[in-house]
Parts: sequence; C-alpha cells; structure tokens
Amino acid sequence: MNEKKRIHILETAMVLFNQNGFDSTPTSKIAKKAKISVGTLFNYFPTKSELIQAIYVEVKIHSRKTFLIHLKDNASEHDNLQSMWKAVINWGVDNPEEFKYLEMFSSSPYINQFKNEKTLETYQKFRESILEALSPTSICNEYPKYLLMYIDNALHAATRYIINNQHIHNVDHFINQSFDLIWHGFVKK
Amino acid sequence: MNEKKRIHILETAMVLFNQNGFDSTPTSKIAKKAKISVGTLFNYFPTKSELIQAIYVEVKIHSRKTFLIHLKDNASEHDNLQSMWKAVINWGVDNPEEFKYLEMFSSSPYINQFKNEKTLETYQKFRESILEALSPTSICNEYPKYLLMYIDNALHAATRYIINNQHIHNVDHFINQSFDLIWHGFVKK
DNA sequence: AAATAAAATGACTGATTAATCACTTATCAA
DNA sequence: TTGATAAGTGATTAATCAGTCATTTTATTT
Repeated sequence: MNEKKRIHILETAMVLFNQNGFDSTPTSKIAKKAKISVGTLFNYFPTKSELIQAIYVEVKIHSRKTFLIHLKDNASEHDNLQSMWKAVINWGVDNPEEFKYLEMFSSSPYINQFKNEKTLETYQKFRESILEALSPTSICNEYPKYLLMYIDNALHAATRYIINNQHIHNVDHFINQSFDLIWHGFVKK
Repeated sequence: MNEKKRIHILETAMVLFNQNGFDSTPTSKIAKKAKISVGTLFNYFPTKSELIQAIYVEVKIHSRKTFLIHLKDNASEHDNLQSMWKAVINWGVDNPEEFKYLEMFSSSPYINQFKNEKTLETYQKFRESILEALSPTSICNEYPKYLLMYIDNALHAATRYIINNQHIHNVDHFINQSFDLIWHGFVKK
C-alpha cells in the first residue's frame, strides 16, 4: 500500500463522482482513469461504498485544517464570525471539486452512515463557538439548531454563487456583503 | 390510460424514491408496490427518467397552486413577503413527501434537464415580485440572484427544521421568528 | 353474442455492474 | 542468487436492472 497512490485514487474518483454521480461512475472507469487495475482499486478500498466515504473523510480533514487557523480567541464576536465566514467561503472557492463533493455527499444516502460520527465531532466545537457568540442576543435564539442550519445554508449559497458566477468583479466585496446580510439579521434592534 | 392510475403510480414511486433514492429504486419494485405489472408501468411512462421528471412536474404544479393564493397586490412589501414565507413553509410541512422529493430532485442530475424550462417560468414571476420588493433598499442589492438563493435556502432550512423537529411547541411562532431573522437582515439601518 | 380495440401482464433479454481470485510482477532481505 | 512476501492484474462471475413483446384479459362497439 502506497499513500500517494491512495490519494491519487481518491482524487481521481472524486472528479469522476462529481461529473457523473455515484451510481453512474463504475469502478472500472475509476481504475481506468487512475491508470490502475480494478483489482488494485479493491485492494485499496474493499468496497465502492468505502471509497466514497474515504473521499468524504479526506475532504473534511483537509477543510478543517484550513478553518481552524482562522479562529482567534481574543477577537470580538463580529470579527471572529466574519473571519470564519471568509475562510469557509474562500476554501470552497479555492477547492471547487472538494466543495462540490461535500454538497453531493451531504445530499446523498451515504451521509446517513456519518451522522453522530467522529468527523462531525470536531466540527461540533466549531459550531458551539458560533452559538456562544450568537445565541444570547440574536433573533431566533430560542432555536440554536436552526441558527446553525441557517448559517450553514447561507455559507453554501454564497460559495455556490461565486463558483457559478465567476464574472463577479470584486469577490471580497461580495463576501463582505453576504456576511453583512446575515450579521445584520442577528443583531436585535 | 387512466389518470387516477397515473397519479397512483406517481405517488407510489415518489414514496419509494424518497426512501431509497433514484438509483436504488428498481422499476420492478415500483410496479410491485403499485400493484401493477412492469409492462403497465412502462405503458404509462416510457422510461424511468420520464417517470422521475413527471413526479417533479406534478409536485411543482401542486405547490404552485397553493402559493399563488397567498400573494396580494395591495399589501405592503413586508406583509406580502411574510405571507409568502408562511405559505411556502406550511406547504412543505403539510406535504413532507412532496417537499423531500423536491429537495432530492433539485440536488440530483435530473434537475439539469429542467433549467430554463416552462415549469420554472411561472416561478420566475414569483421571484421577480420578491426582488421588486427587496432589491431597491436591501443590503446585497447588487446581487439579486444571490438574494433569491439566500431566501430559497432559508425557506428550505426552516421547513426541514420543522419537519425534523416535530416536538416544536409553537410552529407559528418559529415561522415568525425565522422570517424576522431574514427580514431584519434586509432592512438597511 | 360476436368482433374489435385497448389495457395489462410478466417472463425474458441484453447490457452493466461490483467484486473475486487465480495468476503475474516487483521488492528486498538473507 | 534465491526465496519469500507484497502489490498489482484483468478476465470472469453472479447479480441486478431498464426496457421489450408475445400473449392474455378487459372494455367497447356492432
């Protein structure tokens, strides 16, 4: 087993899955594009399902590394949430394949095998720090779970918007505006 | 051909597709559950793909009927958007299977065959009236397409939240709060 | 009641698939 | 050089699936 080859298989498969979906991407095509045999593919990943989930885990680990850099304890709630906002969106824009894969995986039946799992635990802390910042004063503070869904959805929408409209002149300005829109909603008058 | 049987097939297939996804629901199972033969199924819908899309069209037509009732010309922007907000969410909560199907279809490759299509045109007017109400004054008014995505995502999140958390005591109160959260974001200070 | 048309049936086909496994090739320590 | 282990191969297998079609059943007309 060779870690570089493993990553190579994961990346090749991710691109093909993004292009054709999980069920329309036969293992034979993945092997062909990765220039290995089907047998080798199944040496590295015992089942197609495990391959699909291994990609998810890899992408999650990769994205988490980027996000954690941007959390600072001493900053204000506004600044912390804003820098998180920018970091998450920029990661998606810089890694569109990974971003697309996360969206596809999350809206597929495979995600169910991941509910209440380790990978989500580290994100949990991330989420808790968002809630600590927002919940006490925000509109909707009775529904913290909804607040998280709401932020998550807006983050995804903003990222998708940039990826699908690459003609946007000033991406940073858009990101700031999208943050203001959501932040503005939170602050009680 | 019998319209009642056609609807029966559509409803049966919708439930199975929701349970197992498009690719893990063989036509044979749909026929079995609908208590017809595979042959009959293919008499009504020449291909599986056409069945999948026929369900989408049917659900869209059904949902549109409900929404249109709630638009009033004489009301204020706030009241109009709020009553739209309530109507859309309540439709989803009252029709969870249909709602789930729309979400699944929209995040599947089948949706691509529907971009720039008639079914979306009637929704287009709906969207335009939202933009007319919001864009001129709102934060993010430079990005009207994003505003629509943002509202759409929030609507879906709120609906999903209610469906997945049926213990919520006062659903109306939650819907109002979720609307305030988003409306509050729009209004410039 | 007989003739005709329409609707329904389900065993079957051909294509595709994930996964296997008997075999070959590469690696490397003794 | 040898022998042992690990890595890689791809034809093959067994299963599944969308879609077909010759036949039967039901409905309608004459």
